[in-house]
Amino acid sequence: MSELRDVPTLDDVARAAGVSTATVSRCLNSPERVVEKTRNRVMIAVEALGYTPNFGARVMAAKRTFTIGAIIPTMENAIFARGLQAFQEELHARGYTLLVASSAYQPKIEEEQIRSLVARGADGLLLIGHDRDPAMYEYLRSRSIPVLSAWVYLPDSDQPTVGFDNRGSMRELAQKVIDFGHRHIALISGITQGNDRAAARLEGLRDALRENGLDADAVPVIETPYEIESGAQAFRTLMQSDPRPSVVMCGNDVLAVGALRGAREMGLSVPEDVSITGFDDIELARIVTPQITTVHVPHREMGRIAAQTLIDIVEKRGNGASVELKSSVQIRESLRDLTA
Amino acid sequence: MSELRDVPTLDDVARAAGVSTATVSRCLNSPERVVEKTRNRVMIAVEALGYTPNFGARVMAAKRTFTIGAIIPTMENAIFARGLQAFQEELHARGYTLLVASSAYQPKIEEEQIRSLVARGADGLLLIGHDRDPAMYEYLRSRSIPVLSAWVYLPDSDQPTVGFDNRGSMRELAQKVIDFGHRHIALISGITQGNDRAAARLEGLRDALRENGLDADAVPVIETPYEIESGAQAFRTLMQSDPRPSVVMCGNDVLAVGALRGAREMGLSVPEDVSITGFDDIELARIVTPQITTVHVPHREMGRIAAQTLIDIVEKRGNGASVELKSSVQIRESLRDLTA
DNA sequence: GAACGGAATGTAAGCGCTTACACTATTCTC
DNA sequence: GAGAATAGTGTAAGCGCTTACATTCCGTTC
Repeated sequence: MSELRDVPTLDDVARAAGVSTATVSRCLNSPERVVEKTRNRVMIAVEALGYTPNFGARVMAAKRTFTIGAIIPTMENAIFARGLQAFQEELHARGYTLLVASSAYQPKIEEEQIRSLVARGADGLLLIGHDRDPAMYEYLRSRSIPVLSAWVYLPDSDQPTVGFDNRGSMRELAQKVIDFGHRHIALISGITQGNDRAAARLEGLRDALRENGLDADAVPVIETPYEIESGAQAFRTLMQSDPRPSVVMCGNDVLAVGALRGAREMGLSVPEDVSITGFDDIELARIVTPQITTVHVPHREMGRIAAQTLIDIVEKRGNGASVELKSSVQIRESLRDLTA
Repeated sequence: MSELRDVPTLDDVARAAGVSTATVSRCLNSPERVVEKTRNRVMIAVEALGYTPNFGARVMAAKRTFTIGAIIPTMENAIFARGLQAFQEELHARGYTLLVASSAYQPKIEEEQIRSLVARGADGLLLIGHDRDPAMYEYLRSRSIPVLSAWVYLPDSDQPTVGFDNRGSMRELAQKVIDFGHRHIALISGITQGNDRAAARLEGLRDALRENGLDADAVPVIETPYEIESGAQAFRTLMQSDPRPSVVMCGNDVLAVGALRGAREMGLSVPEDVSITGFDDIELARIVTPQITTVHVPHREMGRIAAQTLIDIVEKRGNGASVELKSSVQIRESLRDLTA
């Protein structure tokens, strides 16, 4: 067992190497500015002492952290996992570190987390969706911290976004559903309050209905948290509707899996008795039986591009233009073609 | 659009409130030491200026960050998600912030992440498993940073652990499998190199075999990354074994789901043609058809207790004793009882 | 009402680093 | 080979906060 030595500082290294602290600092941050002989001597001292720069001190002196913060609504399910993983990989490749926090879909907590990440000196922030208190954007602007909204694409926003057209994608999926002969459609939506993605998907469905001369207001909709169990429960309720829906569309795959479970519990088979659709195309969608018809979202690509775009802005290289990614409808077993 | 004001500092607040910086600092950190009238004045100034303490500066001055770092092998699947979520909730309740990093199951990256979290001033660290370079533990000890290893229970370790008996749990599950009449057992294991949980589970299977007079070395074992696709592939390979296994046990549920997919692709039905077992009891295990027989791990409890234990150590309140949680075998549809 | 003591607040010294600027050694120019 | 340009290194001033210690204030006590 070792004694408790003091944590070595830049000063210690400088003394050990017989140079000034400035030189040590330069060796670490811009090695090309130090002649090789000196640099070697310093590096040996760094090794020998097991020196690691104190992050707080470095931040204070340099005003840069090479840290990007991300706040996601939840870590519990896989919706954001893949995109975030890609985000972090790209960040890492570019020499940045990721700080993750989760907000449990609660704006208050999200604000807290934003402040905390800002206080920690995040050079930039990744947020999910774009619908939040303008005061928050104002706060970030006043501190000149770039923000990128992902999982949405809003070309008209003054903030950059990297994502896809939630509304259009859902419209497209609903069109397919209608093409397949379904007329009694029900929707299990996520909570739309404070969640622009959920709200846009709901609107997308309405768009499609209207375009096909169907009554958009007659559609039974239940809003419920993104959890399997609540999806199952909503499904049971919706199946009581009159007329009974021939398809239950869901705001995301987690809800769809819940609906699937609900169906099984009610002794209904999918898609023979009722069709189910999801959204996101997370791994889950292809794991369950039947496989779920859904909208594929290029999560990894979104994460990667979000990282690139954000870093470009942070380093004042990019123009911060929004990027639109293409989603695509994935027809799978859970949707029955009634016209066939 | 706002001009770019300077970010307010403690000094600004002090000036605005007509007090010294020390008083402002006290208002923020130990309000009871400031008389109410003064405190109110200060708080109003804080609000008015939208002041947020600079984290780096605070760390440097106070040597405490109220930050706990956690490094998990992966964020991509749900293995750690639930436990981590509970960990973070408990941390938050106790006034700590969580910093998460992921290592992609690579020791080198994990070391990098550890150093980065230490440099960021983490007051304590949560690591998964206990099998790592002793130099790393030495490094942390020299900086007196408490570490807690979770997902394992090692009463003899000099470091605290919070987890369960991976080996014993697998032994227990294997015993059930044997009790059900299975004699031709195969295993899809995670990569055991540098992963003590995976290694312990493998040993647990061997224990059970030996205890039942079966040849532990004859068991076909494939080690593969924790991914669905690699599970499916390993399954296909294992089913070529002679004699053909009546059950394929898997190192975790992700692999089991992969095996299930492999079976489906081969046109085999589970459990009629072959049984499959998993480990962890993540949500996935009950979502797929058939539901997977697995070992239930109390993830949320583990996360919560890990947080409590770690904070107790950080605050020098606890003795840092290891905590063992009970896992339990969950018999579900994917395991066939051959004796029935 | 002087002397005392405890509570409230102020003063100022760092915490470990980066970097502008100053300085010295080296190389180049003619 | 003198002078200028350049490269390499050192000096020291902060960055924004906490906290030990000093000071002031105010209510008690005798």
